[in-house]
Amino acid sequence: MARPSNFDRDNAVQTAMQEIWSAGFDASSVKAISEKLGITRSSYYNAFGTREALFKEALAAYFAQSPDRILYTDVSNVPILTLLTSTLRDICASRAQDPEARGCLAVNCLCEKADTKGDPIGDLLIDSILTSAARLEELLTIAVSRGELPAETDVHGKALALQNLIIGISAFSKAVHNKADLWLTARTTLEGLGLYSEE
Amino acid sequence: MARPSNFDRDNAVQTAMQEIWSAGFDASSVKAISEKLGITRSSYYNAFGTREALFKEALAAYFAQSPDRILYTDVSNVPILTLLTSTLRDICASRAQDPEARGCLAVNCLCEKADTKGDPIGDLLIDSILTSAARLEELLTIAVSRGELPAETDVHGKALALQNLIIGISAFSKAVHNKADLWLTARTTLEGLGLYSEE
DNA sequence: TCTGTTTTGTCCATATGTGTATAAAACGAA
DNA sequence: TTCGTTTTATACACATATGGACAAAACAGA
Repeated sequence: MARPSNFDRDNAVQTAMQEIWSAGFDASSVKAISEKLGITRSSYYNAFGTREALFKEALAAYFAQSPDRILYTDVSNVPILTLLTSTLRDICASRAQDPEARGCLAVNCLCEKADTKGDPIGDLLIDSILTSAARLEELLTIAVSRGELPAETDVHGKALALQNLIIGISAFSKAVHNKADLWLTARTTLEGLGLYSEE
Repeated sequence: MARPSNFDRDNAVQTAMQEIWSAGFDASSVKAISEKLGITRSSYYNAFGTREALFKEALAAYFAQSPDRILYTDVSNVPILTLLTSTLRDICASRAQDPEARGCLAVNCLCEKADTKGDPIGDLLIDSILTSAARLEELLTIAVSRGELPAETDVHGKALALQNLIIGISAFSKAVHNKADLWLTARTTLEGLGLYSEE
């Protein structure tokens, strides 16, 4: 029978995720995270393997609590534009009420990475963003098929603009902390794109 | 008579700026930059003082060659919307043709910083972004006074949306490398905001 | 040649950080 | 109690990085 672990692995991933979100990936060294978790480096290596492996888990944990996770749920009975609008509102609220103004873990780490090409973590982050853009395009395509948007809508362009809006808000929120301005930013852009819907 | 310096200080600031842009601020240690410049750490300290001081100079050097510097020039004889549109086009082109897809130094460093509050560098970056947003609002106000935009335009909201677009493009360009998609993103948003003008 | 000044070079004392190897500890089952 | 397995603890050999102190070098002027 193996010796039991002193710490809860799932809680540890959560704690690591919070630390990476706060301090950035480079500053979240094996030593730093081990200390944060109150474990030795041996335990870190035994539990997670590598920094990259832990990051992947932390990223998944981050997305699992992210305001935009609802975009990946079943949208059969939900008006798309209302969903997008409320999601943007939640994103703005979430960023505005973060005392540390951390922005978005994924965007932060993407900007933090030096040369993202060929780097496994950089590739993972890029893939996440492109996946998100593709999902937005799917949703807009559904909106068109339901008549929520005009048939001639350039769903690809609108999806890119929407994804860019989300990314921008996350970075902008590190400079603009007040919720009203963040929401005004999002709302103005949504209205301009014809994607705003309050109900 | 003092011993002359072995290296050109202005060139050194340029080189440091490029390195910080490529590798990020945290990775641009005194040791790393000194090696990049081919000087000893003593020389670094003698020439620049602190990492923070060098960063300030590097940031100024970065803005001096940034596509959006033209927004701070005299706009007496320039249609504002045309200026904004061509500036966004230049930003997209600039990001797309960077082989390293570095995005924007200022946005990268802002996202890289852990807790930006109370940190001199973080404050400087935040200030830069807020200054940029204020300048955009000025320009939009001029556009309204000239009749380029309707009198009832919410220049504050539009300026925030525009600033957010610029920030977003810089981060998005680390994932989307092709110029056409970047420009489509910008153009779609500009058109939506009523700020697009090709001539 | 000496002087004053600045720059470069080197050393010092610390601090952070890495992956690996290995022994000790902790557990349930036999 | 012994055994097998996993976890924790510790050591090893390196590596990166810092600011400061101080001596040597490089220069023009006197």
